[in-house]
Amino acid sequence: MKQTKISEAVVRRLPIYLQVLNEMHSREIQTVSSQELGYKLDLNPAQIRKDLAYFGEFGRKGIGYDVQYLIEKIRQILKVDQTIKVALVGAGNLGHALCNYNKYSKDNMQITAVFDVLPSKIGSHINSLKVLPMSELARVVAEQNIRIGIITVPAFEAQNVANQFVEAGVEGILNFAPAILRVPDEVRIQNADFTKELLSLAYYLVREGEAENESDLD
Amino acid sequence: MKQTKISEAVVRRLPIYLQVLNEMHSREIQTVSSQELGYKLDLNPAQIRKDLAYFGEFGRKGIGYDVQYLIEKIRQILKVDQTIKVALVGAGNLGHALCNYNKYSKDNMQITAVFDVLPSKIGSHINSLKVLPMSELARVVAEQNIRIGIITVPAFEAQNVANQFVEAGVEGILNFAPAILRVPDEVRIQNADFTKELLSLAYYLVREGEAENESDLD
DNA sequence: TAGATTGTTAATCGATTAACAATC
DNA sequence: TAGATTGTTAATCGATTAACAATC
Repeated sequence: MKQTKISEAVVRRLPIYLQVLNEMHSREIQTVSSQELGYKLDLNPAQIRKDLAYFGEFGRKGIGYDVQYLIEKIRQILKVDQTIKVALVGAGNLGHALCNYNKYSKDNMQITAVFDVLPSKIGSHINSLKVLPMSELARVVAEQNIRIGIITVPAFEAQNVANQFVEAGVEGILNFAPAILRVPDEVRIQNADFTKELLSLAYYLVREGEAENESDLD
Repeated sequence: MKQTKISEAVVRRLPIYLQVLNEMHSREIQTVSSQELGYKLDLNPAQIRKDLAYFGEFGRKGIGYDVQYLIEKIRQILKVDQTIKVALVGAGNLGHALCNYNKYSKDNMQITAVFDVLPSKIGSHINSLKVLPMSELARVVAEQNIRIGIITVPAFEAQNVANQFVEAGVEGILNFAPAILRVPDEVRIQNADFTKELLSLAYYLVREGEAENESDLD
């Protein structure tokens, strides 16, 4: 039974909580308060408590949160308590990089199949995975129970690849191509296009020749 | 003279507008209404008009927006009407991938220097750029007027690299490492950690063995 | 018991959307 | 002129923060 709809903002904070908690766990810290977490993350402690409270009562009044227990709970909420299999299309540099980050394994996310549209790439290897042709996508996704697709092809191919992922039945797509993808509502799209990140970063630069001092007005 | 403080949400939408407008421009579309843009981007037309109105009056009543003119204006706002130089630390797979995307050049963002902490990497080449040791960072950033730093090193090195970027005087950092970086307020940090993207994507998966049908309640 | 800290309600703040006069 | 669409104000919606009773 789902509680009141959880907002995206909340969901996007959960992995950050997890990151800090993991780091604390590795330093053998047993217990943490929302205040300490808030300080580390630059977030309001009330927000952290509220976020967690959407999913249950994980803390103890007067004490705080048990680090290990909270990790476990957040992993359950994010569904990374089970292994989740991922397929990647686009065996270029970026695809390579992501495959090497199979340190996700710590988070139970595993890239277990790699595809490419280019004949020249097919049959080559990334780590121990053979690059397969797109014609194999549907079969492999079904057989391996792959639930998430990653797109690292050029923008003009991205929609086509997305269509094939949807057709194959993935539930979510992580898209690195600088393209706006159309998929059915039941498939979740997450965009991770760093060209846009760079552009929005540029906004905060100080225009050359402009006073850098913004504190001259109070 | 800055208008009322522009919210981050607005700034993050500007690159998306730019992307769609560029695509329209390449198809030789002259004019676009907020309604059409809204449809393409799945955004409320009023929001688009409001976003743009923060920066000036770019449209014409009864007509819409001139595509080319609006592109020009958004590029000015984002400050990519000038060339912005970028340095990258971490000549691994991901660093490689980003360098190859020097198709940013279209957006006037250029990676003009690459560094690494590992002696084994130093002296090798990425495209035409030689990988330099960190000891050169401050000098090169100053000499080339580099304003943005990209971090693609492992998490445990990231803070150290960030410190050196700050020291060298960059104004913004794009961080790909799964680490929370502390920098002075005047330096802008943008996180682009796809491990977190993947985790939040997992949240939207349907738990195995759970009914997928969410429409049984109205 | 006194001190700390949660979970939660109420207050505030900010962002999105609707509505419409202005005008091309 | 009639139709379209902006820029902007007002209304709504949602997210963040403050405050505090409950309780460890």
